[in-house]
Amino acid sequence: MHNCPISLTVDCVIFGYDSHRRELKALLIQRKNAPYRNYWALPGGFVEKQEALEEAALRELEEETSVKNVFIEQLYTFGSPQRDPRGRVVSVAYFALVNLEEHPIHADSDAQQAAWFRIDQLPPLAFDHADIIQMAITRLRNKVRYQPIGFELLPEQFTLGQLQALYETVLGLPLNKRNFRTRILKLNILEEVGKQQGVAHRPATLYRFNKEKYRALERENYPNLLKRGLDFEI
Amino acid sequence: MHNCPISLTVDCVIFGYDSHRRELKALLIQRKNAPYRNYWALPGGFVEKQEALEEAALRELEEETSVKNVFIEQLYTFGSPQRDPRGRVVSVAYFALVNLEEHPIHADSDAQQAAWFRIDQLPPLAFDHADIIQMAITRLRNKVRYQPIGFELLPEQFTLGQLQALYETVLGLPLNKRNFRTRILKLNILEEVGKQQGVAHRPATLYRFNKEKYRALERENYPNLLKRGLDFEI
DNA sequence: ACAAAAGTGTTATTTGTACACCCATGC
DNA sequence: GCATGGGTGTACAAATAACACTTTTGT
Repeated sequence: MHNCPISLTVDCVIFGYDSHRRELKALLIQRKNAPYRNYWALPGGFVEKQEALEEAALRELEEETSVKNVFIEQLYTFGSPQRDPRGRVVSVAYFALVNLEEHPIHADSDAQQAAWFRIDQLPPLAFDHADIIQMAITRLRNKVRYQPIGFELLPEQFTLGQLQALYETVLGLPLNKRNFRTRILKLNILEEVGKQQGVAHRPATLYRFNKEKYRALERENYPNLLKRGLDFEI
Repeated sequence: MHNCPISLTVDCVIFGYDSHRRELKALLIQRKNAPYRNYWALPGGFVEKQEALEEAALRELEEETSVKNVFIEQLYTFGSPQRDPRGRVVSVAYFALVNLEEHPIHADSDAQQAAWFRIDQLPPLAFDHADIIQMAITRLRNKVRYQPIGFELLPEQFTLGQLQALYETVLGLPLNKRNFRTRILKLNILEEVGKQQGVAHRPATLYRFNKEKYRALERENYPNLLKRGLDFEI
């Protein structure tokens, strides 16, 4: 077997959306040990010998923040030789979107401090974690354009106004209400589940994301997508 | 320092396009040692202690296939605990697009056999390399839609007919000539560099990819892109 | 009555799609 | 003059962008 002087870790960028304040946040933990003691960092840690990478990411995430049952996806692997002062440590980064209200952070749950930070007001971060978050934000902004990620960031039931506000926050620009609604409804991936109650204005229709409809859209759309050929969006 | 029972490798999926035969190919090497002796595999190998990941990928690629000076980009990290019979080996996969004519493979150059294979006629592959190539093909098909990848796969000068044939091969479907031309020329990222000579039909205009024009397009287009908001292509 | 947010009608413009046709060259 | 690809005109359909308007609720 080949000699192995390289350690392997996983790190998780967890995004949460605060729909009251219209803010996008990331989940961080405060380090208790050197290096970067007391710095904030991404939840993560060393991969164990017989553990799949995604498994390791989910385990570390739960251990350090008690967040569980989330869908994570691989982001990128960071392997610059100097990224960790302890030696050669390569890290596989994952990212996920969660509903912030469903994951309140119990401060100091087990000596490990975890907290949500606005992504535009992050504290100084350990290692190259600022780069990792930056890449995750870029990925999120791209992803939001072709996948219905919004639904993972909102409560199960939501209004079109909330959904639009989320998109405006993630993209960082205002959208036209009329066109947003037409577009999102034409996709036919939402189902009505009721009306708002007790608001001081016309009550909005509440919607829920319908996964079956979304799958149907995927199947139906894929050939057209290919046919369209090249967009050269960027 | 944390104990480290995990080895780290890199693997490269190198795509080449044969414009005479209109075939997309991948570059493979034949293994000389166990495990998977005599199987075909992706060029790659162990990352050295003080080496960046991308550096390792380029080094292994050149050592095993003598292909150099290519732009590689990270694809995905494969870390299933069972993927290598020798023990725990995690592999960071890269991929690249090259002009096949510029990289003829000198068979048996140094006891290491390398060859181009049509991506729809791959031999049995070592490890999980079939999965890696599959993911690379998917990535290529997606990428082709929003980035002008074609130019890396063609000779420096090419006709619109060749470019269209490439897109048809990668996407696996026919495109309308009129619309393809209108679209690609409207992007204004090509410059004319002459005419074909000695062909038994009307000589085609030769084009070259203009990187400055492409950068300009990127800059100009990005705000519109964001504004467009959501496509939900899939 | 008013504020606030939900929700709708409509139009000009741009983009996508499809099909038919003409052009220049070598043999 | 014919086969072979290169290259163009055009018209209909669909998507996009923009703006002004009406509706329903609580106070």
